[in-house]
Amino acid sequence: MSLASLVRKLEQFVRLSPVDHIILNRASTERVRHFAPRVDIVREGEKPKDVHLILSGWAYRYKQLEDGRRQVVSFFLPGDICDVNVFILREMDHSIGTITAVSIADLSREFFDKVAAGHPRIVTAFWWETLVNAAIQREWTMSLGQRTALERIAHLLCEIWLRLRLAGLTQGDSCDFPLTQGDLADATGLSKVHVNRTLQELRAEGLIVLKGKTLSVPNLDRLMRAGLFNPNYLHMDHEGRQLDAVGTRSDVVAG
Amino acid sequence: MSLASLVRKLEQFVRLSPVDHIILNRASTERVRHFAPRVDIVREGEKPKDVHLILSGWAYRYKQLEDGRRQVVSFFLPGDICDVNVFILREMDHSIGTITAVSIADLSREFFDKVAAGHPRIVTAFWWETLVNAAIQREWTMSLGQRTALERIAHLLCEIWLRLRLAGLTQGDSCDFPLTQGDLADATGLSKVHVNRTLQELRAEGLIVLKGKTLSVPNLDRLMRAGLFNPNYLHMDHEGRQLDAVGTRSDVVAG
DNA sequence: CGTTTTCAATAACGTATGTTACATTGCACA
DNA sequence: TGTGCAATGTAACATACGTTATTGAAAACG
Repeated sequence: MSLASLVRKLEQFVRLSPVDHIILNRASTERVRHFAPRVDIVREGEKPKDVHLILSGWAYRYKQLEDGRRQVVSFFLPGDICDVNVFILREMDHSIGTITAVSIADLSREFFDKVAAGHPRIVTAFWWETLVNAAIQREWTMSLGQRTALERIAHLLCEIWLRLRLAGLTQGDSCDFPLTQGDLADATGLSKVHVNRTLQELRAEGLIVLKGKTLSVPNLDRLMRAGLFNPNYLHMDHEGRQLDAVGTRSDVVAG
Repeated sequence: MSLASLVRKLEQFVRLSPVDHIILNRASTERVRHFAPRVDIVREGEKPKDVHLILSGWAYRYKQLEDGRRQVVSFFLPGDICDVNVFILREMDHSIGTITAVSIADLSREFFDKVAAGHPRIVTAFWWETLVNAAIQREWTMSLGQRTALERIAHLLCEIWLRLRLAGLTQGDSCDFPLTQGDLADATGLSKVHVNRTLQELRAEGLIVLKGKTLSVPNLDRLMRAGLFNPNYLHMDHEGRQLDAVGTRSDVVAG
């Protein structure tokens, strides 16, 4: 319902001017659409005319093979932008679907042209968003290729946790967690049964508390170690700006 | 040794002006460096000051876990650009190493600023490169998460084949192929032994001929079907511009 | 031009994870 | 406030792929 998460996230990285705030605010209230849970926002093969900003709710990007095998290739959390500059490509090579109810703002090509022309900090911030998303995709490649089931799930939970925290969406050591075990399976390349087994294991070791749609992480450092998680790929600091606004640097690296 | 592959690739997508050619030509001859096979160009944790353009040779991007597990997350072929706009991030979250001997041109921040200011076609072309690389990374996520060993390897070979062809680096139905089975293992998340088994299988079915450092693909369509390969993610066409310059569209999709 | 190292090939055996099936819980909605 | 359907949990069994080990064939090298 708001762009607070986007602004909070971007401001970890660049300081936006009052005018920048106004620009973002206007763009994110002009054309807003609402979606129910578990529906598609965009489908493979379509040619979207706008970039989408997630104002609230969770969504994912997924691909599917002809025989139905399905892979979630990324998650969108509030404040995330779907593909800056899809304007250039002819058509979508994947689909985007909602997990929860979702509100999105459509950002037009004209908006980006205007930003490019006169708002360099926003440009930099959007570049940061784009590059971090690319880094996340590489890290998923690493996870799927090399990490064990337990490491994969622990790693994914750490990633989601830190991204939520950056967006200001954690409360103490817990957060909303609307993903089903089936979603986790599609994202980690594991079967639902094995995801279940592995979550039990994480629970048994006291690394997570996952019940209903709430996740608690009593000791982030331990979960990170279990997932061989190195937060460097999230690039949460920049040119001296540390993570102090959301927690100390050691808080991120060591728990 | 030349930027022919880059220009050929970009021109599939946008028509560059004579001045654009001059700009690219100057940038790619000013600061050239040469590397031996199997050495690192950039290491995780470093802060490179330039973007690298591969003029000749093959390289890869890889990540490594503390215990040595290693994942190749992408390949660089001649004409590829490593991370447009690394300027923004604080430090590398992965390493880049050579496979063969490699020549690279270092592209400075000033070069990109100049391009951004006065050469919109090059900007568009670089955006295309960036977006296609992101799409490739997503497709790798799909492969590692959902495809079987045989599908994974077949898919990877199709991808490399098409990328080489776009860069003008295939001869008839064969091409240079300097990857070892160990490289393929690191890229596909399989063991070397299983890569070997799987290559035998592909050979036995007549899908590939792989000997020495040369790969032949007698029937691309059959290999694509074996890898459940859909070329849409490479976005090789744009606004009416088809692949006719390198082969017919049906040649890519179905033959 | 022999020597060393890397790469490819093959076999025997082990295991992490998948599959199928069904029971249980929980939540949406009538 | 049941009632139905989705989500979670559990067990028994199957398998694709990993591991270790060894051999032969190319390259690299001094």
